[in-house]
Amino acid sequence: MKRPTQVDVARLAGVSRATVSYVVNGLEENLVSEETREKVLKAVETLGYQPDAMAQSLRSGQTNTIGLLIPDMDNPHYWQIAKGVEEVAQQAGFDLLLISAALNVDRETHGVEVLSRRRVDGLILILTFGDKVTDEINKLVRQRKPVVFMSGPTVDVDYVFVHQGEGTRKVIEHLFSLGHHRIGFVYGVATPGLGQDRLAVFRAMTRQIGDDDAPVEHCGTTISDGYQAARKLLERQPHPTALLVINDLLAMGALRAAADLGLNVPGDVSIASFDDISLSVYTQPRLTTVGMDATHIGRTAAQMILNRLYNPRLPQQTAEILSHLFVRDSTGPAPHEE
Amino acid sequence: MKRPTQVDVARLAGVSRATVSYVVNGLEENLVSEETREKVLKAVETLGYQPDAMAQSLRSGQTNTIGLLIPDMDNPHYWQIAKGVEEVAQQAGFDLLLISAALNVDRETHGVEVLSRRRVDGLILILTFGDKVTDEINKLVRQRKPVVFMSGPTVDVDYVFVHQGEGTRKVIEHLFSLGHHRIGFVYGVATPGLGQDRLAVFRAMTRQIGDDDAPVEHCGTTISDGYQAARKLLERQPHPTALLVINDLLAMGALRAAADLGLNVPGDVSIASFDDISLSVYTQPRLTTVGMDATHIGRTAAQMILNRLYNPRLPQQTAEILSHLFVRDSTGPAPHEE
DNA sequence: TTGAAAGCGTTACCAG
DNA sequence: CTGGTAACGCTTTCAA
Repeated sequence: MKRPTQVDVARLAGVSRATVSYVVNGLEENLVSEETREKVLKAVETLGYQPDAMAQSLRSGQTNTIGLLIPDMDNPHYWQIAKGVEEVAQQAGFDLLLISAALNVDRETHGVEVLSRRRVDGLILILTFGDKVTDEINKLVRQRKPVVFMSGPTVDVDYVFVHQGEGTRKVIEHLFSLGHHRIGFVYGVATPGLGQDRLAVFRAMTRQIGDDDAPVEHCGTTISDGYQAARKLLERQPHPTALLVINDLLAMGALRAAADLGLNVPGDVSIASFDDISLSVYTQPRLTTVGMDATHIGRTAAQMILNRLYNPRLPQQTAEILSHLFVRDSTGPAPHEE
Repeated sequence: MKRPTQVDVARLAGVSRATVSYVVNGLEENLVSEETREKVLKAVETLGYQPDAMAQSLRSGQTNTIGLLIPDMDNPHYWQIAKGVEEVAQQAGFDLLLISAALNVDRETHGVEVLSRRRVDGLILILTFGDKVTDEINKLVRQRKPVVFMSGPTVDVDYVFVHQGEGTRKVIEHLFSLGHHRIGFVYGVATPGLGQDRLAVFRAMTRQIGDDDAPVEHCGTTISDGYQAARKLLERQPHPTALLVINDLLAMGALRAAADLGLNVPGDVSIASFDDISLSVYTQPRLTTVGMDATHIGRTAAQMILNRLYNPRLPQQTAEILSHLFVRDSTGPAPHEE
């Protein structure tokens, strides 16, 4: 059974297609007689007619869709962002087209392209390999498509920027103040350069206290990568007294690694990380982490899209999301050296 | 700057729109001369032309989109399913339209309606308030739209069914065998009836061992709800020696509640739950849980959609996902009564 | 080998 | 107040 179209409704109601359109869209400001309206509505009802969004989009040039590209579906941090986007979008009557880059350059490029071809009304891009897709982005910008970038402004679009350098400073200072002078960094990023800001601060600050060669363990982005990397760091002799982990997800792995090695957290080793995913309050021990409300990031980004949609001539919008240091139970005084 | 259309390309290349279409879609099986092809391709290049997916969809009746409705974006379990769906869909060239019902009847109904109006090629529905939307679903079915239901077959569609009763039996038996005779149930569901299968088994089995009034704490679906509920249960005198929790997410809260009350897990109280989200290996202690590979569920569902898309006359497809009991460290022998 | 034209389901303009 | 009609951008037959 094919789905009913406007024509079917018009025929059944004995009116023209235009009239159906008027009624369905509620533009009956004295345009359609009450009687006709009734007839049409009944026809709609009996046929179970629903306007075809595709056709509407083609006609109007609007898809009522916001495209969201995230790097990876395994990291709760991105879902939380997605959640924020979905919330705001849905409220405004937009749907969410979600694409995961699966931590892969080609998929990322392809994702942006797809979003563009599909004429989504706005794009929110969390790019991992940003530089590879600037061409595509520029095209979008030239078409005045609302785009929100979730990172530095390499190009002239709106963006939400999460200041990580500042947070890194705060958490490292926190560790210093607890007496930690041998800190290791679990640096699990999809692509080198992604966490550069944090790495740079880490390098600079550890060097400042005379630790010229603070160990940085590069690894992938899964929990298990975090586990492995932390384990490697903690098996050193002497092991670092504190671990800084690139994100909470990987910190879960690190926590596990410490436990498996018989190390007490924070007695033997302190662990701190980034993101403040909601779970971080529920780990054992609770994670000390530098984070921001990720859902809020998503909401902000979505709101920017909406703003620009409603008012295309808006000057560049930017938001800096502040991160806070949440001191919880996974960090404590450095153990005394024997 | 408006985006270029087929007409622009045709004009620039000095050919007709049809020819452009042929070239772009690679249907040049001796249809277009090499020379023309070159010209068109160059024009496409200089203009940065991309076919409009909307228009293509309208013409072809295919949107290359799979709609996924999940109950809630806060629960990792659904994300893992979404991940599986996205994987398979993307591989087959389909995109994912994601809608969250946000644990709300109206949003759920509205979600199904949206998916239908948008003419997604297939729908995967994880319904919480199933019965409210059967009308809409039936409409879809009559249009021969591939639909996969993630729960019982209330209606004649394909479905993936996760057998929870069996798993519940297994985990409770596991607890019995450890000597637990006072088990509490943290029953956090969005709508009563959702976890009925598990609850029924729980009731039946506890009754069988003479515990006619095993405590069931109803609560919401957030970690914090799990925390509260577990806490309530554990503050009873005497407290249950084991807690069964409706899912891993809430179990994180339960773990935390135990810790906050100074109860050792599994020394003082055992905790077991459902889902086996990937994090459950990284909690402290590791969670004993009854679960299935959630990503696999998603993949299965997506595959069903694809099957039916390729072969619409397929008989009803069903898959039963088996759940396994993963015995880890959060369950242990019941403490001796003093 | 290429071009003209119909049609997908809407909406919106302009007559009637 | 209502109905015809022209787009929207594309694919696909049918002719040339």
